[in-house]
Amino acid sequence: MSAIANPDDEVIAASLPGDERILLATIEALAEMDPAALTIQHICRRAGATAPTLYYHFGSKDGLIAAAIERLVADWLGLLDATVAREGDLNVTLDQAVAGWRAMILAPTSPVMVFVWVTLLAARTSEESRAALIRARDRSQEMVRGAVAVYFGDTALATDLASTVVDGVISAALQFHLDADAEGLTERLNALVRVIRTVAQVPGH
Amino acid sequence: MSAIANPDDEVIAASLPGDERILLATIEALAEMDPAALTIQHICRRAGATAPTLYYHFGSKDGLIAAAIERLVADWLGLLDATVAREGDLNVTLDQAVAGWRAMILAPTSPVMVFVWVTLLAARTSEESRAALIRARDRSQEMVRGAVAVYFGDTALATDLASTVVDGVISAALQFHLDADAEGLTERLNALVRVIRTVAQVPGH
DNA sequence: ATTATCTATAGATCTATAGATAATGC
DNA sequence: ATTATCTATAGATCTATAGATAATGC
Repeated sequence: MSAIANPDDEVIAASLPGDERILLATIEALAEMDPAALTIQHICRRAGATAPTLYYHFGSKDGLIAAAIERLVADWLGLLDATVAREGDLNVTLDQAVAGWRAMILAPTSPVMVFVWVTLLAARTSEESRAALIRARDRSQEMVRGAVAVYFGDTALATDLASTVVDGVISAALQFHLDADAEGLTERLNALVRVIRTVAQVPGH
Repeated sequence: MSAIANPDDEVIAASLPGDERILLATIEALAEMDPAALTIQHICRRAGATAPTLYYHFGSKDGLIAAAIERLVADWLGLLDATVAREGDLNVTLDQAVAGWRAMILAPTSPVMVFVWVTLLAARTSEESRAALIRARDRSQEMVRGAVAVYFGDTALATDLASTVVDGVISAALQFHLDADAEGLTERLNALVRVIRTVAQVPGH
């Protein structure tokens, strides 16, 4: 029997082992739908696997969510790293960053959206998962701060701007989830960049 | 029989009619927990009502969510209006705004958190509800833009700053949901304000 | 007379597991 | 021999409704 048949589901490479297919299906699902729809049945159908396989590898639904968070944190930091340059012209850096954020938000397993979902699920997830998310956000802010500090110095302002950037990217992802307006997304990210450019004109920076 | 007995539930004034108690319970629940936990049973227990009463007034769970969104949009704009001043000193205005946003995020039925939840539920809600949310966000951004324009003029920069502010408030609420750190919340809102103050120093504004 | 609420429950999920079977590594 | 997967299903929810009863407005 072919493992993946339902035309409504995304196709996940059938060559991958079951635990990986299930993990990918979970992350993909979290990028698109609310966690109430994240049923064992749905995940298994999407992964081309069955419930006992899921329980064999992850123990419980909570265990699966915890594993998904761990993977998400790694992906999120990896992608963010790629969008953060550390030298060159400020304008070039910012343009590259916008392109990177845009891609990160439009990606099928948008880590930003999964981050938002899982943040909201925090009350239901383990202490360790919550701590991992907080570290992921702190570290991503730290990475942005490092890039910003190249132009603004290692100042309190650089910290504030990094916060502004991370907030702007997360909110842009949220808004895109709501209106699915790709042009609006670009405009929002550009607005973020214009604010940073404006701050760069302040005397003393 | 006393309508509200379970010690785990928030007490909603028993004098209110059933439909209002159910609506309040729904909004309160959405401010605290993920929608998967938003069961008819939970809402009814919290509201001190029974399922048939809920269905009598709202028809379905989706109908209830739609009614909650309508109420949320009104509350959100009302509260935001109170945090947005339109004259006086910039520093005073910003300090007042921070206090208002903080209160809005810490409120038991935090409209910001409900906004985030419902945004993420968008795929499951009706077209009208989604449109109402988009209008609510646009209008709130417009309100902030009006306040900002008092100091920065009716410019593109004012629009960008309004976007930055709304993004910052939403992200601060998200982060607070994750770490429950009230001091961190204050610091995040202050960082937002410092960025705006810095922009105010740019020559030509 | 109409509106609002309750008790009781049908029918449809959903999570998780028991037990059997196939695939893999030594 | 061990690891991974499946079929089948138990038991616990969850949404929604049928039908009876209480509260309200004229």
